[in-house]
Amino acid sequence: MLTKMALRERKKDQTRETLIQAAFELFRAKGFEATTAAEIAAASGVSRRTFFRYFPSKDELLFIDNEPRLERFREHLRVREPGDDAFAPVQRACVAMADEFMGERDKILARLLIIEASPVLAKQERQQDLEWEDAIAVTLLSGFASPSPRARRKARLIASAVFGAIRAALAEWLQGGGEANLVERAEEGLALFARVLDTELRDTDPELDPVPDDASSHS
Amino acid sequence: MLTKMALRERKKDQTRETLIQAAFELFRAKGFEATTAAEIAAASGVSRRTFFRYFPSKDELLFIDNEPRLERFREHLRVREPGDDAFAPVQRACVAMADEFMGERDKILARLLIIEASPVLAKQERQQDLEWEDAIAVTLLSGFASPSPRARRKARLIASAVFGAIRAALAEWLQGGGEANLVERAEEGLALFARVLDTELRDTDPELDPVPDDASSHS
DNA sequence: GTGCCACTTTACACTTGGTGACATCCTAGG
DNA sequence: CCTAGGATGTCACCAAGTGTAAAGTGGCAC
Repeated sequence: MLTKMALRERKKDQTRETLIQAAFELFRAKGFEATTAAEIAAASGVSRRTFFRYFPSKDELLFIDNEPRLERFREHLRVREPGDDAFAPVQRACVAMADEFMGERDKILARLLIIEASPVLAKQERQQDLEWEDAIAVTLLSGFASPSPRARRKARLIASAVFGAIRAALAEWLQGGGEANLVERAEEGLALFARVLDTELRDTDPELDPVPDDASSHS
Repeated sequence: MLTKMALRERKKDQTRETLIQAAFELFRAKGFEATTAAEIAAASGVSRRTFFRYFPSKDELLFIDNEPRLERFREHLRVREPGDDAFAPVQRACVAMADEFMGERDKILARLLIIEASPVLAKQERQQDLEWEDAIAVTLLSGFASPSPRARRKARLIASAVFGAIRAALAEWLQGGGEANLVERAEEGLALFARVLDTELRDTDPELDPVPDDASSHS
């Protein structure tokens, strides 16, 4: 009953999966631009129109995972533990995502290779990056009712730097074919920055020391 | 003779300028996506094909200035003065560009407004940003024959942070309709970071203290 | 099983960005 | 004035999307 009831759903999932598989295979073989939506559809035994009903655009196929992943990142960022400074959740969230990346290594790498090979896609990727960065900035500013422009700038700067570190780690990982330990790389980069943050940005300026009344045993 | 010789050139420049004008006007009035290449061409009294001979794509119209501007930025970055630390050229270059932006305020703002209003274009912009960031990273690493991965990461982190500061300043400037002093904003953000760089990243770790034998009177 | 409803898929036409090929026009220069 | 070569226009074409109406198919009541 329950299994039968989902026949329609299962078929849709199947089609979706077939389309993704076919697309990735074709992208890998011929490149992204050289592969037409019609080809992907044909390879999946479906009409071109149906392809576009499953994915709003050819590009979106590559970035469809990104939304839920970003949401997961945001969840990690929201977790607060006793004794946390402003930066700790950021650090944990990044490491958690690095871990996730390593778990899906092959899929992630295949995706990244296709994206890096196409200028159009690289642009999309940058835009996504910005959203991740924003999530970090928002976290750093959480606890302020209405942060000052200065605090905002500072948060942006930190978020940007953090993401720079992440990007560097990711680039290295990609270059090494995913052999390196991404978590270690990320931790290294973040540690480098955490020290800076601790020494300068936070202590000498209370603007970015949030959650003063929310955390359990702060100071 | 010489003036006549340029007749062709002048005509081309004229057409080019007309196309840009018409395009900006239409983008402002109807938005970027809603404006077709054919409309721009018609409004400029040329054929659609000619439009695409002047600009490789509709997008490119908005970003055509970016290449020379980036090149100018790189030039600024290359300037070294006695007593400079690694960060000084970056600081000068950013301020110089902020100054340039303020000089062309209206053009820049119009462009930014159109870009911000269109998701597709925002992506392009991000990609451009990355190139600027790379330029900064390259500057920070200049003087190393073959920088260590660690130094590379650090340079990337700094470059990313710097650009984060720049982006924050720019966003504020845009939000205020270009009223604020962009140079001051940039200087403020960079100063914030320069202090950090000086205190932590550079002094405690010689990896990012470049040009040891190239500069004139370095220590 | 039959029939009906809702949802999916298809076929087809249309718009737009972008490109190649070729004819036409115009100016630089003799 | 005449002509070679660059600029422009015309036309045909491809691929990404999108709207729409018709055909197909699962879900379900009888």
